Amino acid sequence: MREDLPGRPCSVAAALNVVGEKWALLAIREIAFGNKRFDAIARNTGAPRDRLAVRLRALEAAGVIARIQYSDHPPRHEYELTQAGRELRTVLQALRAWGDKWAVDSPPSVFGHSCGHDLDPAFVCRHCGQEVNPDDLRLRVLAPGWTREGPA
Amino acid sequence: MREDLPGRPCSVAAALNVVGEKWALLAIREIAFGNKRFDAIARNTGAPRDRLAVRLRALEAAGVIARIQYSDHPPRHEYELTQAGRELRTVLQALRAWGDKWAVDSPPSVFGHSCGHDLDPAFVCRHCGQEVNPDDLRLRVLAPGWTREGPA
DNA sequence: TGAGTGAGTTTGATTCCGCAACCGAGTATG
DNA sequence: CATACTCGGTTGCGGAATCAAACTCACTCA
Repeated sequence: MREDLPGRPCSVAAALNVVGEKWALLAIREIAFGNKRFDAIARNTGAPRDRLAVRLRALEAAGVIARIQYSDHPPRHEYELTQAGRELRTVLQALRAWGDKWAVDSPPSVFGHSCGHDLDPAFVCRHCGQEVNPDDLRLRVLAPGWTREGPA
Repeated sequence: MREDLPGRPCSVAAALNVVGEKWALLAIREIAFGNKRFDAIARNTGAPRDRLAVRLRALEAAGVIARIQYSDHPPRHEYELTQAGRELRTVLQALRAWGDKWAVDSPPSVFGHSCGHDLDPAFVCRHCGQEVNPDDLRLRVLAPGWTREGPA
């Protein structure tokens, strides 16, 4: 969790350091869908099996997924999300919302929310309850290395 | 916008196809911070200059950023976010929120919201106004290729 | 004249990725 | 019993992407 990143000290960079490699987020998507087994994840993501094996181990080491044995003889595992992994689903929703709008002709899927409607996700501030326009945000720096022009 | 992806038809995959390559989201972060020039982006992200040059061109081609000439002789450009790029800021916020909690010892920065408090971001459903728990979502498929077990 | 800046490009080494084939333990089929 | 098939990977290999550092080119400033 503490290798020094090249650019600014930034949680976005730190997060991408964990889930920014190829196939990582798609593997997490599949596990979130309930496809816990290696073959299903490989099929549904399209990831090559060797890369997927490496990625799943890295995600396990990062504490985002857990590898659970469901059979000895032969040893077989399935994967599930840890708490950290479950919380990545909001990142997936944000990406999906953006992709639905900008990266795809029409949404290939939709999520029904327990309120009865289809999910129309919005980003709000918990304090005021208002929807957040990123223009309304003012950066406040807590760590060194965060000038507008950049470190050095 | 329409190369067929290997796995499921999925907006997450489509979005990652645009901004999933290395340095893409960090470059967008910098431009969102107002650092529009190549050198500042390179310094603040830590990206190698050659990769950054390639990535910026790809993001421009994808319509996420625009390249604007601010001098001829020598031709000099700066970058700004398009509407699609500005809307990626919610993805950055989701990643930052996750990274603050799970990928970093303590948040290196914080955003002040116009309501006066620090931003405490949440996803809500626009229909019911309730905060979204991803467990409350039920997938509904609009395109083929979306079985639970996967295509094929 | 000489140093510096800005936006890249070039070079050469390293790492990552993708594909296809293979493997070993067990299960199902004929 | 023999064969095929499943599952969860591993291995070998070629090509692509990435990296750090140096270099270029067209200016500008002292």
